[in-house]
Amino acid sequence: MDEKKLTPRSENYSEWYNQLVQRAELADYAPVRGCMVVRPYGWALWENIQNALDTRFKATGHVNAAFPLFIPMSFLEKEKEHVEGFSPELAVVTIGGGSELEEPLIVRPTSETIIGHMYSKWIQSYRDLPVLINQWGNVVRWEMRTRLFLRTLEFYWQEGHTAHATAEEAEAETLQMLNIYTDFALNEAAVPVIPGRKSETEKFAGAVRSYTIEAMMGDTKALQSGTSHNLGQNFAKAFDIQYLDENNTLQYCWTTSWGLSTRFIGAIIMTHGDDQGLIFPPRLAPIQVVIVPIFRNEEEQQKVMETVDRIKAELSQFRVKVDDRAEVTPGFKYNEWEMRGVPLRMEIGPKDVAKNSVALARRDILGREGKSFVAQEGIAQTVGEMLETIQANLLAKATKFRDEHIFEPKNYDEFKDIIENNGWCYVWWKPNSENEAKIKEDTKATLRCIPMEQPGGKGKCIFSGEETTEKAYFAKAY
RNA sequence: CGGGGUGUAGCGCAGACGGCUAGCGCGCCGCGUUUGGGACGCGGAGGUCGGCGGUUCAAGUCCGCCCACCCCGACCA
Repeated sequence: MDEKKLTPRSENYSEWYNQLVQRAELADYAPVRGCMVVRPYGWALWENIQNALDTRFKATGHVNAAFPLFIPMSFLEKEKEHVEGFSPELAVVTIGGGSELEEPLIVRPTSETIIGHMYSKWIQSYRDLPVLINQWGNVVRWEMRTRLFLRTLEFYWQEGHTAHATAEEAEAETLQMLNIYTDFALNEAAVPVIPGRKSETEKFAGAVRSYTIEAMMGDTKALQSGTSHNLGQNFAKAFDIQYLDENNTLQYCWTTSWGLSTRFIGAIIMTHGDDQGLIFPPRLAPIQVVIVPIFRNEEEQQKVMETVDRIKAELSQFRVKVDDRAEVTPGFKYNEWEMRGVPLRMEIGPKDVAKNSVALARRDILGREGKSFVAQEGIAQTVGEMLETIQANLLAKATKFRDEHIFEPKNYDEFKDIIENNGWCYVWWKPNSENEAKIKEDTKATLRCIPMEQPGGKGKCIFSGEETTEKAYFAKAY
């Protein structure tokens, strides 16, 4: 990677993405095909994501725990759809400690089964319910084609698993978590997402209903960015998760599961990034403000650094980095930190020392337009306001971009045309798995979701022409 | 797993017709000059040419086998 400039997005979007992830030092390829190393800068972003989510989970009564990585093979086989969905992509351990295992172990692709097994032991009475547990961990799915963050053999995520006394409660929990994901995406990541329900073909293996937040990437492809499943009594029956109700009658629990993974980092990259590099939303950015000191000689250096230190101390509420490297020029630093997505850059040089000012450059607006010279006095407030402005602007920009690429075709020909030319279709849809398959075959587009927000009324299905009451989004997806 | 491609310094590449000490750019290290949008000079370090085998006086270079990775298809948070 010797060229200074990234491959422009318009030239080759996936090349842009691959270069950026590596150059920004978010992640690197591991020696095993399809595996990645999350580097400190990428992990710092993930930690901020974890924080934002974990706070929301705790606020809604969830607790964290840790379940094992290995799951007996037989567990998976207890739920028919589940095993069918996951068996093609399992990593299986057959040897341990040098000898063949009596029963193969799978490396968890998700933990419904082993958690279900434990819940059946822990839950006896309605008084034990609900159980609201989340775990932060890693899982393995042996995917064919991999991309850093978007699809790797091993990835990091959180998976919540809850058990409830009634179907209504389970559904309420499923929707509550969908709302939490939506809130997180909008208000922390500035990623406008469309919450909705998955179709029968797209739902989680073993779920009764799956919900999703769908985001539009910079190339207009859709990315499923978080999911919440109502598992009904499927896993409760498979794993005997039963409780005695108030009337001393044995009942099966109603369970849910919900997850959001390091894939979301991909969503952030591809929602906000531009040809210059990453743009991180201020609330999640590992570094919110980078300070670049500028000086020509030791005397200037001393004065400038005094100011830099003082300003840095005043900004203690923010994540601030002072780039005091002597071996590269300020111009180099500007480019580098822009590439790495730092939302706000502060330049402090001799002129600023003299005028009690600093220069601020917004990452979301490049060039002179995004640059301003502000007083050192009240800098914390100025910076705080600017970060909020940037946060809001990123969401507004991404929302505008998304809305400009959603269309409402009047017929199937128009539909195909829109998909062909990179857009999403918002259409009346009569649920039908065969028709969904045909559309996928024709256009490569899939039903992304049936949005929670519906216009009401009736219309004719874009494919079958039948009368229907719901609209859906179709798009090509990652 | 089917089709296509690539393996030469940390990264990107050249060398391919067998022939001397395997080059170039970027990066890296040292010294000096620089520093408000990707600095420059001088000096350096760094390679079992993906692996194994064969042909030959001689193999990055020719032949065979193997391995890895990338791209395109069938699966997916």
